Amino acid sequence: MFGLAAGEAILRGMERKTRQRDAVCGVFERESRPLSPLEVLQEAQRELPTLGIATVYRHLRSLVEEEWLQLVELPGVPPRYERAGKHHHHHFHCHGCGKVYELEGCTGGFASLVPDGFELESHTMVLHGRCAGCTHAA
Amino acid sequence: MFGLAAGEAILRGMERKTRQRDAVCGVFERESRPLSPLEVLQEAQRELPTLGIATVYRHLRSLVEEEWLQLVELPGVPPRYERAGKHHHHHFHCHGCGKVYELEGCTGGFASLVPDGFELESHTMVLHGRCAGCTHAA
DNA sequence: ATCTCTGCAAATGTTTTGCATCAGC
DNA sequence: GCTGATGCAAAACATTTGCAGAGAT
Repeated sequence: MFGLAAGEAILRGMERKTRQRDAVCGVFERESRPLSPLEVLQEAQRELPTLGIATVYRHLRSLVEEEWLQLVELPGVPPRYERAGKHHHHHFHCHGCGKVYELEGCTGGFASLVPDGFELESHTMVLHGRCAGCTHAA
Repeated sequence: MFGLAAGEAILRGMERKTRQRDAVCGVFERESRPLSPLEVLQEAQRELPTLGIATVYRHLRSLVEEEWLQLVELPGVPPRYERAGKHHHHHFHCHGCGKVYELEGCTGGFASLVPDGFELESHTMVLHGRCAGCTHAA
């Protein structure tokens, strides 16, 4: 058994410090909201206009592997990414502007909904509506 | 203003009774679980092997417009479809077999998580884990 | 006979990958 | 200078659409 332990990353990669990597990380350091790959590209291109979308995807994947970012999957929209290491929380998806916001807290009590024989491991909760900006604009 | 009222479908279509439409509807009448387009195709092809995926997509969309089906969007996986007209409920996603199950009931109490100025319109809740079949198999 | 529906293939949108070149170390 | 990272373009994957022909009414 010469292989890697279970869960150990095969492809680590992207460990070199480059302007592209700095640009991607910088976006997340300036913005607390979970961001889509396109949002990251557009924001990072303000600093580095030649940045390509493939590089953004590669860094997002790599930063998730390094546990510097966390993948945020939401129903029916492209995935978002946020800084890892936050407390348990959920998200609000505004269908006016499409932005996703972090919410604090959790109502809990989900175990009672699970049928016999099913094993509950985690849960996802997304609140949908209009954010403050879009409520006022409408 | 000769147009259609808000919400009225522009493209109704698919109102003709065909073997393809019967095959798609039949799958949902036999299966209570929310199904992905591919699950619908594979099940319907047992009855009608020449059925194409494009036709499945067209009927799924049309049946949602007719409010015979309801779209079920889940984080990070292709959308599912279930019979419309059910009571408010949520879903369980098994990461063993990938199947989605309907859950009864709702814990409620989400409004307290929403920041000031945000307008809450709906919520999505998905429980993740292993279904009875996958728990026993593992 | 008409007009819609179907299946195929091509188009679309998103994400991934191959590869020659560029740049960090 | 070596090796990994980048940008482009092509590939992959899921979904939608154009179109000619089949089928429902």
